[in-house]
Amino acid sequence: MGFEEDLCNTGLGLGLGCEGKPAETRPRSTDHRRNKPCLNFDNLFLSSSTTSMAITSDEPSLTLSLSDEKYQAVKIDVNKACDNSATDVCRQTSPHSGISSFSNASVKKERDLGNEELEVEKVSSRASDEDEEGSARKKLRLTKEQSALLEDSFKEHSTLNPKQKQALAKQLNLRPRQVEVWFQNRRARTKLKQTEVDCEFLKKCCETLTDENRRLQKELQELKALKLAQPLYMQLPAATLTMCPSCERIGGITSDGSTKTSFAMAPKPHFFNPFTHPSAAC
DNA sequence: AAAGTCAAAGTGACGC
DNA sequence: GCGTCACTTTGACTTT
Repeated sequence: MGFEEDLCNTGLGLGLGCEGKPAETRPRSTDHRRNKPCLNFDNLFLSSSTTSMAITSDEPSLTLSLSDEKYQAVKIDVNKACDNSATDVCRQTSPHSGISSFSNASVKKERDLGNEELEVEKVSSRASDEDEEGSARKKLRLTKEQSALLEDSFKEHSTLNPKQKQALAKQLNLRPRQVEVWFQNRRARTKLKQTEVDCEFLKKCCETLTDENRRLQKELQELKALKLAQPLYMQLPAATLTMCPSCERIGGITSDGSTKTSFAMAPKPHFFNPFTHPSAAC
């Protein structure tokens, strides 16, 4: 049984929201733009307090609610200038100021060996070389150092302003477009990863709610069975019952609006109308 | 060698 | 027009 089937069969509804993201980090919702669902569990809470069961209805109901708090994304300071530490890394790892490369057979060896000197020596072609453009599409494989520096930069800000892009490209000896593409793909990977995490979380929520639903169904059945075994006056909702203090009879209003009463301890219920009963207290 | 995975890069749509 | 996005293609590399 699939996840969606589970969801349907439990009679549970899970609500997903994607509104509330701050404009600073997400100027526009592309998910909305593309009419795609957006998972957002930042405000999702599951607790016993969010579940409820109405025993007067035929089916128990469960509610998985979202908090009112707005989505709180990590603010990214895109205007922050490229840091010096990144420059240092670049200096350390790129003495020849040209460490970018188009992938070739040597790259794997370089990675396996972990020999940076060798890497620098072997990597001859430059990503910024104009002669590479126009030819058949060749795939650039970033070096470990380039990737590390890009990662560091990404940790600081997941988007770059043109100045930062330019500076980073210069540090890495890449074209700004390559830096841009790297950040673009990196953001996509981050989002994908988060979606996977969200999906797992949602599955766990579903499992929890399925268990809860099962438990409540069982409880409802037990209550129904108990209800059938009770005297009539006990079947009435407690709020509608009144007891006559003088004659110790219990009266109530049934669901159809009629009134009934009986002796509280009587083996056989004796009905009376509490509104027309001779006792004034009734 | 084929299949699978990863990541760089291309493309088109969209909002500002 | 530019920047960003989702989606896609494609080449490099790894696993089976």
